[in-house]
Amino acid sequence: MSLRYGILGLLKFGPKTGYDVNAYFQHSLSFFWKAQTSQIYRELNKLEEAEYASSEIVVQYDKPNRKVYHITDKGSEAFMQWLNSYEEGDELRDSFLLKMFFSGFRDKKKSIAALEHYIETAENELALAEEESSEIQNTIPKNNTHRKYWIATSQYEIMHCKMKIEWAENTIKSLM
Amino acid sequence: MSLRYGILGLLKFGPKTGYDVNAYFQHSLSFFWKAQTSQIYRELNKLEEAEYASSEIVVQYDKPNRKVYHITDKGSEAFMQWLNSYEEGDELRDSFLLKMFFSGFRDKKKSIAALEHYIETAENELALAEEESSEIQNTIPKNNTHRKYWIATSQYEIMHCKMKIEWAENTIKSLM
DNA sequence: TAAGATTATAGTACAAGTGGAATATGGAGG
DNA sequence: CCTCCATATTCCACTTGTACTATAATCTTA
Repeated sequence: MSLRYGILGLLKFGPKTGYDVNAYFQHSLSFFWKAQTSQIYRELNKLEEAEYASSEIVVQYDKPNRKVYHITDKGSEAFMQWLNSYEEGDELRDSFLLKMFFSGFRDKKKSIAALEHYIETAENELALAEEESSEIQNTIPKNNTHRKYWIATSQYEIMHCKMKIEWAENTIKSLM
Repeated sequence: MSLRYGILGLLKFGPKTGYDVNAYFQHSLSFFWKAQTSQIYRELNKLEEAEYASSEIVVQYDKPNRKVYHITDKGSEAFMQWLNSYEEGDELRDSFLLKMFFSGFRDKKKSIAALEHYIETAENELALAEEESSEIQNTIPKNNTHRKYWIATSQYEIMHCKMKIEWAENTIKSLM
């Protein structure tokens, strides 16, 4: 259910097309929220129906027309309410850990190989997260209200990746 | 999509009713995979249709009859295939981080309060995870094939909780 | 230089997965 | 007497995933 609020939040930064919103979900938000393109366009329609957003068509001649969405007051209010709400940590799905839980059913070698692959993936993710973090630090001015929070979320990614790597290394050791 | 394999994995430990499977999802698996009761019964039906599991009714007089599911060879094969597959980390949804990302839109005090609440939740989770971990270590015999993996998954929980707490504390500091 | 990839833009259709809540029942426990 | 436990299931609405469709311009590569 947070997808709708994720979109509203992006619209609070300024008007955007579905294409733009999608790009954010593929990049900045992808670490903690994944969404399909189709889902975004659908959700935008719903937001408009619910009067949480309004849209206007901007005609372009060299490219397809843009349908630009703006957040409404009603949408803004709903967003702020969500932002200040406390949800209990649902949305917990980690198929890798599920596999670990069941790994007693397979060969130890395969489990180790899986952990090694996991480490590799986490290292790549870590590199990305570090890049992102320094990009934020270098490009967002210090007086930007959002800066600290963006640094914090990317810091989370970094710490999480490191923790995963450390955990997987320990786990491999424990298996040998 | 892993729900089906989570259930199959549980059935590999031995025949179970929907009630039993549900209990596992509420307890042992809840940290990395949440599922509703309704979903589990539905999925069991599908597993039976797909011939990944078979069921028999065990009549009871004092309690409702039990519908006991067994994994079939076909199911076992499908499970092993899943277990040895590499999926890229989908299933990523963390509404708390989403809120952090947008917290520049709210009062700093509220963000800090949210972080403090997050720490509390993580501390409770941590206590549970530690309890679970020592329970595994104390009750599962050393020669049990699954032991190491169960310790590893609960270790993950512990590390993750600690990391979250550390992160949230740092973040609070960075906001002050 | 022609064919192919990518970008910017907006969807649609259908299948599958999920969440939340309700229903039914009889025994045991407080 | 009321609630909890064990047990199974159903309904409905909502969310998500997968894949496909369109178009015109520009960039890439053989």
